[in-house]
Amino acid sequence: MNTVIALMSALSDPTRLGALLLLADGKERCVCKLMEHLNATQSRMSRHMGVLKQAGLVVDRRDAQWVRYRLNPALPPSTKAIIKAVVAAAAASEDIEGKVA
Amino acid sequence: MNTVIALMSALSDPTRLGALLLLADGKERCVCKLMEHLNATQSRMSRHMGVLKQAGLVVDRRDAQWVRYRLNPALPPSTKAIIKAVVAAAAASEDIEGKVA
DNA sequence: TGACTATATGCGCTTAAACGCATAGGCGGT
DNA sequence: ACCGCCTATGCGTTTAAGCGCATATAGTCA
Repeated sequence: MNTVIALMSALSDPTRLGALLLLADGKERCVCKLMEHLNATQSRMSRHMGVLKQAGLVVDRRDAQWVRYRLNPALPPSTKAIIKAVVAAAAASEDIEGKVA
Repeated sequence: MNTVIALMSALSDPTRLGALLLLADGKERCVCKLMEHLNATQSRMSRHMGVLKQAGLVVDRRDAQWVRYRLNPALPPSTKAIIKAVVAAAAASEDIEGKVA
């Protein structure tokens, strides 16, 4: 349960959920790209990605001056299932359209 | 997305998630029963159920001196899907066993 | 080396959540 | 009417989250 709580907490922030939606396609994105799309300041974005990383949801990779984040490919099936459902629900919600586009 | 955020927030508390797991079978339970199972004080349990109700996840019904809560039967499919995944993941997690049993 | 870009982090502030305690209110039984 | 059980809620306190600002760190290129 602790794991689930941690997961729910990680996803209960608009910036973090937005980042997850962006990364849901499996591709990687640098912090600056995420900032742009999510309309976040640098420190805010960095910290939120740190939270997602800490929660094990994403992994990062240094690439020259950039740090590229992507969904953790090694997530347990139960976590994947939750994320899939959440992404589907959020994507269907109109609020996110402007930010994803 | 706001809806999803609200849902994630509602589920990111051990007492609330525990209550949801208990109610996942569709049956109703009074606050005192929930208190027992989840090891919560009265005011804490009542307030948490209030949060779940506010989030639209549960509905309540007065029955004599008791207030019986049950899962909201009218949840949108996307929300149901999330809950189902969450319940499955949490039930599989060993931490909850002692509390559910 | 120095300038520039990208990212992380220390610090202080503000706000919201959660809690316990006490109390109010609804309901049934005597 | 009174008492006892169940639930909700006002209040004050504590704790944690999120933020911006400034600064540190890492890498690139000239």
